[in-house]
Amino acid sequence: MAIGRPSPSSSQTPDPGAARRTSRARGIPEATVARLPLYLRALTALSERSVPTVSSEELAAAAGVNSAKLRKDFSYLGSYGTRGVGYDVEYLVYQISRELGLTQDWPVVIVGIGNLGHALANYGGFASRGFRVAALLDADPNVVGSTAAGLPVRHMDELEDIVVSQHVSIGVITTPPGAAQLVCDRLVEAGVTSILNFAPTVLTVPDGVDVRKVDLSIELQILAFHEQRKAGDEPAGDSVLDRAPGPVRAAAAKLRRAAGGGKSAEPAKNAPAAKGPEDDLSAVMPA
Amino acid sequence: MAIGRPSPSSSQTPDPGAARRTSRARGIPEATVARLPLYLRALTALSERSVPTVSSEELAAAAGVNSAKLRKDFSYLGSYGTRGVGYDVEYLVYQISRELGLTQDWPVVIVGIGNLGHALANYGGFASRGFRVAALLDADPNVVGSTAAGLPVRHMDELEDIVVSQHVSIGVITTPPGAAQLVCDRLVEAGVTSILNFAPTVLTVPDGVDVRKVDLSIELQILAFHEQRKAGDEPAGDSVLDRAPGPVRAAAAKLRRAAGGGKSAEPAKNAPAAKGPEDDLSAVMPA
DNA sequence: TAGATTGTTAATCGATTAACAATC
DNA sequence: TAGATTGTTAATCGATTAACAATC
Repeated sequence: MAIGRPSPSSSQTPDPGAARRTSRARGIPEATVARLPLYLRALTALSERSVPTVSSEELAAAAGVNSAKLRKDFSYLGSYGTRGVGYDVEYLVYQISRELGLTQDWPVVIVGIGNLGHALANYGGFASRGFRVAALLDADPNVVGSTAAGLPVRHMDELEDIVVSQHVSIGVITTPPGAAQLVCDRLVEAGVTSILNFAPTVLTVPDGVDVRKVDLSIELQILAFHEQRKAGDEPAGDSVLDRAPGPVRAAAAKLRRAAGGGKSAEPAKNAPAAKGPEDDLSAVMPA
Repeated sequence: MAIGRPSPSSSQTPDPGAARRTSRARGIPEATVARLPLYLRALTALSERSVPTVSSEELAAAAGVNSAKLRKDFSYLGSYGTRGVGYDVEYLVYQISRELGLTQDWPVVIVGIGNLGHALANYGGFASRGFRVAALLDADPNVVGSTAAGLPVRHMDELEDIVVSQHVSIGVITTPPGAAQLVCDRLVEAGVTSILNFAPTVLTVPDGVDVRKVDLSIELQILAFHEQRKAGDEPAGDSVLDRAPGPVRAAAAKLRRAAGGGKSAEPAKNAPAAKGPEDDLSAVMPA
């Protein structure tokens, strides 16, 4: 069946369900799907203030997108607006909720109850919007038996039973990176078909399983990239010198030559790398 | 100075720094920038195993992308590979680190030391890779003075002093949604130009400030969307009936008519919505 | 030299945007 | 009817991908 690709932020085998680009089945583009929760949040806020209708312009501002994009997005759902008037808030809340599958109940397991698992278990937006924490799981006997967010932490051994008996199809992984793939395999084997991964690892899953990942470290690195550009806002330095300190570059070039070796048809992977200059490199690297 | 747009996952005013599409300054596309941390992580693992060189095919597999994409990505950085051989691991680690700005130190403040703030403060990947927690801040007097990850939690009042004196340019917001915009404003006013937002709110920032957001609830909703499609995998139902229960649709249509009103040139926003049918709608909605 | 693998080209695909006709 | 605002079109832009010439 293969849903469209698991989204830009998802990681998987080198490109699995690459078959259907748009997330098909009434053909809503992935980019649109990713924005629907944003619209829904803005609409919910309007609903709570009992605002009856809203224009694309107003709603777009509230959601932080431009109105053309919003109207295009909504056009994939159907014609739910009224020309000259706008959109009925309650009706749209319902339509988007239904489209996202939030009119049904989604039991979720959280595996790995460390700091982050705790935080997620307590997260309010979890319980609302159709998601229900079916169980908290951990491998550490010291953690098992304690409670988090009013729920008992249960042992990993119960994973399969819980997934099957409670019909869990969504799993959240908040384990250390080393345990993530194993936990993932067990979840998938037991029947989970959607995984939200907080561990900084690439997960490999079979076709038909969606993985999305949340990665603090990656987000920070992307910010650092832009931040760096802001600081030195020269015309856009492209001299050789500003690309790497001279000595480092020289050492690296040497390294490459050494690695390249020569005659061997064997990929240089097996050529013993000239160790030494690397210390220079790692000296400028963060631990 | 307007960096390229803050990325798909960033939220801001309806489209601020829309000027430069690719993240300019040697023109690395946003999509490529977002993948560099992935490559870096895979390369670091290889480096720790003392693997000297790696082919695009191998590295792509480790990073969870396809090799064509990886080679294209690397081509924006320069020609760092060797035909017939592959890439020198150490050299590439250095080049990507430098490109991402990780060869310098980035002091970061975390505002809002609840469960999530705690989790982040303790996050290992934080301290490594050039990021350093400069301070933990909270508004709650009961939290201020406690320690998290070995650091004292300081009061919000100190925000400006800390940002200025420690040259903090990156702020992480883990406050409740209601406080996020205010905290954001203070951070920006004090000189922060990059924000990582964990609060489920759209933040408005001036031009030149980047915002990225991490939103558990949105990720889950995207998974639910795909999950829903998997369950009922009919040819792709598009009868009117499967789009909404009859009564709901009827009630909604009525609502829309009522809202549309008629003569008034005023947007129907001000027309008193016919309350009543909405209860039907909210009944099927998650709280 | 023969084999391997990069770096680049060009085709394709998906997403964004402005503009405006349709229509409430 | 006049004004407002949607839904859609078409142009543009950015990202992905396969293929292959360059070259180690």
